[in-house]
This record gives sequence, structure tokens and C-alpha cells, in this order.
Amino acid sequence: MRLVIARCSVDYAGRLTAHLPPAVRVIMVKADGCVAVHADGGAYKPLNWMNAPNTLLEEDGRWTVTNPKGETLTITFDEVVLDLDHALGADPGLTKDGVEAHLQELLAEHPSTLEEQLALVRREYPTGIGPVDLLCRDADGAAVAIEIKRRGEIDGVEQLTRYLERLNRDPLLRPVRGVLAAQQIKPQARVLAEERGIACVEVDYDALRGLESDELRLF
Amino acid sequence: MRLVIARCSVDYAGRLTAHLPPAVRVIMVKADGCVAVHADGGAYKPLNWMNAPNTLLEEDGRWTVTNPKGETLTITFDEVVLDLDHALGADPGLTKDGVEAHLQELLAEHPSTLEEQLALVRREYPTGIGPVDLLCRDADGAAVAIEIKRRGEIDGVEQLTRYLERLNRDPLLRPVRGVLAAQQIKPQARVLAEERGIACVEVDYDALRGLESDELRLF
DNA sequence: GTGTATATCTCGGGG
DNA sequence: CCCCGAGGTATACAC
Repeated sequence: MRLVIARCSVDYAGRLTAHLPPAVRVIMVKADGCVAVHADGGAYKPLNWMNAPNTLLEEDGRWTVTNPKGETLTITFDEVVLDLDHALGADPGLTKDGVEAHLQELLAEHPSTLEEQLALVRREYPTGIGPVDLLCRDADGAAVAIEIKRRGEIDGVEQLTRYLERLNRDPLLRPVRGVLAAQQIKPQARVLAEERGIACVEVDYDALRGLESDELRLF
Repeated sequence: MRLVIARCSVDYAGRLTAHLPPAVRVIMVKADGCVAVHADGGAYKPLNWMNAPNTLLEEDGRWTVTNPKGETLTITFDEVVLDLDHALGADPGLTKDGVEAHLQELLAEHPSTLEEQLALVRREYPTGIGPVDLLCRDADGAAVAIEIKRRGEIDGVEQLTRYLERLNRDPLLRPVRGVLAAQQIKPQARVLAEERGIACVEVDYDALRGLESDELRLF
């Protein structure tokens, strides 16, 4: 990782055109070649950047970063305050918990927490325009498509609506109804879902994890 | 801007739980208080971070960053390689060109590039669930709702569909048809749009800018 | 503040 | 490679 503090101006030309007038900034060059120009504020996002892979041409008072797509980032230096380089080595990486994937696992294991006697047919059931999270059969054997979100919003209702429209073309599945399952469902998503005959179920993530650990205790 | 290079482990607890095992990383603390932990690769996004506003509690070998929502980022230091602080001052900020806003301006000025004799009624016409980019009247006086995107994708078709459903409830406007205008329209968006009777127009941004500069030359 | 749409979104997975 | 979906999305803007 190379860290440069310098008074500089920056120009980006690619997906858009952007310009930074001269000021003192921090330039971060990582081992994979990516370059980021940071100001002293404004969250973690850099003012300007260029992701790897790219090539860095270092000339007198000017860097030109070019990527294979033909985008360029040009940094023009007025004054360099600091320029240091320190190898960090590979990072072991981040471990996460609590995301939608885990919620999907838990609900796939315990579909009856959404609705009595609901039985899983398949996770990630393909529809031609993307996979629906869970396909189930209810107590009467009717198909139920379930979309799982951490937060239920309008997008999720739209997504499930598209899947339902597709699934209902299949004579072997028809009629398919929809369930939106989320830890929290926004009122306007609930309204839109109800207009479309889609059920909404709020899911208790911690309770589901409890079920899971109860099962583990049995073995 | 404070820059620390250190062997450290990091834990985040908030919207999810995440852990970083010990390794050498760069920690960036900006003037606004935001903290970002960077590895030596992987684009501009930090491995872990905490945005402003927050409070940084610096203890012996451990930083605890807490924000008002109750999320915490804990950095435990094994060894500090470097710790420097340099005030950068305020940044004049980025100037951009080529985004949707400019495309909207240009098309509001030249609606006839989308369709002959099309005339602007209003930009950002309110619908109750958000504003439609342009509302126009065509050669026959019929209302046309136009959604403008840099890239036309399924989301844009969904969005315009929602607006059209709303606008068509208004007896003074009805019937309203839709046009999706974008620099590039993806095939699957085109298919969905056509299924719904929405026209697709690909827009030449450079040609529009040319029109604009031609006009400027007349004055 | 909520709701809505944008982003040089980034990032990862599957075909 | 593109398509698609998720994100601790972040960010801006209107109501």
C-alpha cells in the first residue's frame, strides 16, 4: 500500500467526466493497482478512483491511470507532502453473519414458521428471469413462491410479482401465490403486496436461530 | 486525516456482525470522524468502516467507535507500524458531467428528438408516488410520460409502469402512454417494455450536446 | 424524518 | 462475458 499526501488536481474520463480542482488530498494505491483519491471527510467513499486492473504511468508531476475499458484517471501534482510505501500482505478477509443468505437457509429449514404445513420444494427455483428464493407447496398442495428480504420494500414486491407472473404460465404449477417474508416490512410495500394478493410475513430472525440451536442440541 | 498502519483485528456489530482476524491494515480516520479499515487490495471499499457521526474512544491497544444508532466498530491493535496525522483542509469538491440530470435537461429542451412534434408540459411531474421525469403532449395532444435513464433496465420499466398506472387514473390526462429514453436499453428491458406498450428510444448524448452548442453559437 | 431514485455504485454468483 | 441481485449499500432530494 502506497500512501501519498499531496496538493493535486484530478480528472476522470470514463463512464462520466469529472474534475477535481487543486487541493491537498490523500492518494491510496493498493497492491492490486487500484487508486483512490480521498478528501478529509465524506464517509469512506473516495472523491475519485480507478479500480484494478489498470496501469499506472508515473511521469514528472503527473500520474495517468488507464484501465482496459479505456477509462482514464489523471492526477496532476502541485506539491507532494508525503509519499510512503508499506507492504501489508494478503488479508484473511471478512466473516459475516446475519445477511439474507442465512435467513434463506433458516426459512428453507423451517418453512412452517411462515405458514402451517408449508413444505419446501426447492430453494432458488429458476423462473427464466431469475430464481425465486423458495418454492413451496401448502397444505392443499398449491404452489407458493416466497421472496425473502432483510427489509421488505417496494422492489421486493415488484420482483416477486414478476416471478409470479412467470410461474403462473406453467400449467404444472398454476395457480401460484406469493409470500413476501422479511424481518421488517415497510407499510407501502405491504399496501402494494396486498393490492396484488401477495401475503406478507414478518420473520423473527433471532427466534429462527433459536430453533436452529435447539435442533443442534438434540444431536 | 489520520493514517495508521497496524497489525489489528476488527469487529463490527450493527446491521450485521462481522469479524476481521489479525493482519496488517491501514486505518483511515477523516476529519469528520469516519473510520475506514483498508486491506492492500479490493478496490476503494474498505473491509470495515464506521461513517460519521460517531464517537471514537481510544484506549490502550483498542479503539471503540460507536454511532448514534448503537452500532460499534472495535479495532484491537497488536502492533502499530505508523501513526500520522495531517490536516488537509476542506475540499472544493467534484464537478460532474454526463449523468442523468444533464440528459434530462437536454431532453426537456429537445423533446422532439424523442418523437416528432412532442412538446414538454413539465419536468418532474408529480404522481403521488414520485415524479415522472418528463410529461409531454404528442402531435395529437395525447399525454406522454417519459422516464429517462442512462441505461435502460428492468427497474426503469417497472418505475414507469407504476407512474403510468397512476397518471392514467387522472381523467384530465388519460390516456397516457410511456416512453423509456436511455443512452442504451438492455434487451430484457426492451422486451418487458414492449409487453406493456411502452416505447423505447435510445438517445445519443453527444448529438444532444451538439444541438445545445449549436444553439449557443446562434447567440 | 420518511420515501424515492441514483451511483463511475461495488461485489459476488450463475449461465 | 453479461445478467441478476444484495449491500452495514451511501447519497441526494422532495415531501
